[in-house]
Amino acid sequence: MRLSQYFLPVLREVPSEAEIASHKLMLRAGMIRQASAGIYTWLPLGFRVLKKVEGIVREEQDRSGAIELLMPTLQQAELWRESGRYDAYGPEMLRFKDRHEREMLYGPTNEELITQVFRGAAKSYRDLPRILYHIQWKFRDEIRPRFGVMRGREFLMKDAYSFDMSVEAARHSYNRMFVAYLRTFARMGLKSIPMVAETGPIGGDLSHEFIILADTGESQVFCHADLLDTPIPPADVDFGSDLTPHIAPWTRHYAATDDKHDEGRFAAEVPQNKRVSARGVEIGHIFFFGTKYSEPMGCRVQGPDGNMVSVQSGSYGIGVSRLPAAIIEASHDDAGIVWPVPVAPFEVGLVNLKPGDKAADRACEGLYARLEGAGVSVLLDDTQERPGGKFATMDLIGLPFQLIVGPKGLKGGEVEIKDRKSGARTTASPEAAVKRLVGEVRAQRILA
RNA sequence: CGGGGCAUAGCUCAGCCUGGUAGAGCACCUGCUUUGGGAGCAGGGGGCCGGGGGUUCGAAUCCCUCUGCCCCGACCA
Repeated sequence: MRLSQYFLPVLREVPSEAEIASHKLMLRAGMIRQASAGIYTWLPLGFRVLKKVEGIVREEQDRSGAIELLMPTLQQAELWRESGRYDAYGPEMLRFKDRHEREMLYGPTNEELITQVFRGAAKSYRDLPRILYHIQWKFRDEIRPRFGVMRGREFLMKDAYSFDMSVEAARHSYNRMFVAYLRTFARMGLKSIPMVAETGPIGGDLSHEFIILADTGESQVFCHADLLDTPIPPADVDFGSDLTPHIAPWTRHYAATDDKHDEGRFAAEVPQNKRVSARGVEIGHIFFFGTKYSEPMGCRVQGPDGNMVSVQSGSYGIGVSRLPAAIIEASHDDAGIVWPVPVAPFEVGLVNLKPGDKAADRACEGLYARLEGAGVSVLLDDTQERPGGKFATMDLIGLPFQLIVGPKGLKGGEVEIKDRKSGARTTASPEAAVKRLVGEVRAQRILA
């Protein structure tokens, strides 16, 4: 992509509406614009990141054996009356009527809808187990949206729903999502920690919130420091096998959010020098709820013994549109964003310091073609802005690598590579630079 | 929903108290100069001062009202 033909409205100053780093940076880097309170337009640069994040979520869901479908954003009230949630859900559910005066709602979640779909299609124990998921926009009319897309009213969410014959089988489905989540977040460069969460009326230990540590997190969290360096399950993990060996290392140490925190246990189970007390952002939540919806909504299948049984279910959410902000919270500096390669909107920022200069133009066109040819995504700054401004913009939008080309360097047959994260700058011949960048980008695309 | 605040150019803000007909910096356009970490000079474009009503000879400014947005709290993927 050529910057001269792109749509990247960067801001030099911080809009007064923004409070936290990720919100400020997303506005400044031309990733988002607010449409109304808690509702955002994703500008081209932000949209590319959102797509990357969504892609990783999808890959790991698929890898775990979950099956993608797509449910609508609009639902009818009637369905929610079946589960009893239409009246139970508060004013954060957006309700309205269509032209026929039918009561409708913009879905805040999809348990009812998926249960309706599943009960109409699954009749036998042979149709189980299944995990179905979709990635769709949701709306929750939060009293007070804030922090940009971190806590918007409209948000993109991956939600999966599992269907099993027994609680034991459901536990395995739960574990599949547990492992998928660990991999998903690690691939984005995030250190997520599963923390014990409220299980509601079901009880047991089948609910975890996946938290990343960030100073601007909305809740206080407590955990064992070793969890931060626990190994991620490998890409070739067999999801059909017993997954507890992959999960045990993550559940053996203390980890809880403030509402579940037990100071006494924390002190007893975690050595003083291993106690982590920090702010955290919730990026995922997995939850087993048994027959909460299948029972009232009549989602039953016939077992091998001929008896009808209500299916055992769980739901598993990931706040997709919140993740770009969460990643920025975890990865930025004073100059701007520092994208991990797997979610970077472009992998290389190619800076032509002097467009119009024949040598610089020719060199940039060649480098651009060769990098793109090697499958590396490039944003070529071919604008007339001055060098200082170009550097500042590149640092702000946070592309992992900058390839800087100017007449001076070219006289000596050199271009410069800057690593955005370390700030390290090295020179190389154009040929060597391409080779190194292609190698680095490919190596860093896979973080887990 | 309670409490507080804000609304003037694309962004950050001044002007309002004490009414007199629109400002600055950055951004943008033109020219010259400049060109390796947000340059300089000169010229220029852009705002029914959030909407409506009122007071007044006259309202960005005073009064009433509506709307939107932000912050603190309770709530929250």
